[in-house]
Amino acid sequence: MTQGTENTSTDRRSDRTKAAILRAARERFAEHGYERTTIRAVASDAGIDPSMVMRYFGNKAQLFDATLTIDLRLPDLTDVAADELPQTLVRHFLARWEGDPADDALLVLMRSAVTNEQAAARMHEIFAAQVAPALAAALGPEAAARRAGLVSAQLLGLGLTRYLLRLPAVTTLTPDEIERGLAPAIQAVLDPD
Amino acid sequence: MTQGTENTSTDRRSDRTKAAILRAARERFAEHGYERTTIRAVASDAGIDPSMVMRYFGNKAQLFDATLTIDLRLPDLTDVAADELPQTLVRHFLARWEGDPADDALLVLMRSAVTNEQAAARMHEIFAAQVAPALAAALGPEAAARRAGLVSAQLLGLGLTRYLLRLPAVTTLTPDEIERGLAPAIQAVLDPD
DNA sequence: ACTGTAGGCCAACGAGTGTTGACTTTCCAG
DNA sequence: CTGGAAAGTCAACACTCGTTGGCCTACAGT
Repeated sequence: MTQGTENTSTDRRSDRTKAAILRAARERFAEHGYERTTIRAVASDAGIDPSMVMRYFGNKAQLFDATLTIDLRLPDLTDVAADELPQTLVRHFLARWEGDPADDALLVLMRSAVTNEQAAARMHEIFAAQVAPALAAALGPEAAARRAGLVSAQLLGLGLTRYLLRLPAVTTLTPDEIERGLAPAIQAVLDPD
Repeated sequence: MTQGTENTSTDRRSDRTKAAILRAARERFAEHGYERTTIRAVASDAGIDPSMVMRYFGNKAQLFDATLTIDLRLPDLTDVAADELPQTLVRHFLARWEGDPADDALLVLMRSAVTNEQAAARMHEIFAAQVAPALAAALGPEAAARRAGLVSAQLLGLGLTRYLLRLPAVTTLTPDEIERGLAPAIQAVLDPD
């Protein structure tokens, strides 16, 4: 399959179409979820034949898997003051989503994870590898373990209602209003009662 | 089609299989969402032929629609003290979900609404017809309009992470811990800052 | 100029889907 | 006892899907 010579800048041709397939797949999976996304549609978007998708990614599940490489880009929370932590979190996710929700990988994942085991498992991984440690840096490990779940529930709840379900009561709020409304709530979850 | 005589207690036979189909459909839609639920599987669960499903419900979309009749059974919040409101809400939804999440209609709807426009629209209706008025009774109309969205985001976030995504950080919490953790957060959203 | 190989296309397969119409069985009213 | 409607079965249609294998084309190395 891969020839012995490992060049950093050759294999030009295939790399470009491979990237085109990935880009198209991300968009489709984001908009319609796993089941309603067809290999034929992805190939058509990328301007190539469906069989090329199989050649480069094996099958649909592996293509989906290749799509799910997600970096939340959470800032280092070690030096963030306790009372600024909630607002930092809300602002971070809002900034991430307000840009172009349609192809944000985290929303892609949420959309598919509610019906697809593979996607749900990936969600668990991302949570354990990124969210939990980031909070542990700010709160200490044992407090983080107890609070991280509900914090995630609140942030994902915002993503769900505003960007996936698009509930009018949430979409009509401005980012500022959301930040002012949700930050105290997250503060309440973080505070020891 | 419907004969002139309108009996309240006859037409026995068909009513029972119609109910069996609905029950089976709810379970399937709840567990796998709209796309992955097949008419054949529903019919098999109900112990009848797939064509009967078509006879009684027309097509798959209409069967799905018939499944989505949801009553949140929210209590009357008019006489609930302001500081007991959050705990009342959290307790209500936890009680509803802890029983048998697998066939709770609201979770069915959430699971499908992230990829299905029809389901998302129904979610909007339910929200406008049930959640918003219930909160208006407790907070007054203009405060409710501003807060209802974020309250819904928090409650649906709980449902999403605990029952659909099953994030370990959330599923390992006891109902009591969730109530103690989340009620203050919802209080914070409701309070005018 | 020749050839091997990687990149790409085309046509088809097998399985599963929603849906339909004709046929059979059940059962109650006359 | 006997029609006839209601309830249910059966087999098939038309379609889409993921996936496969054979074929064509461009092009770099010799």
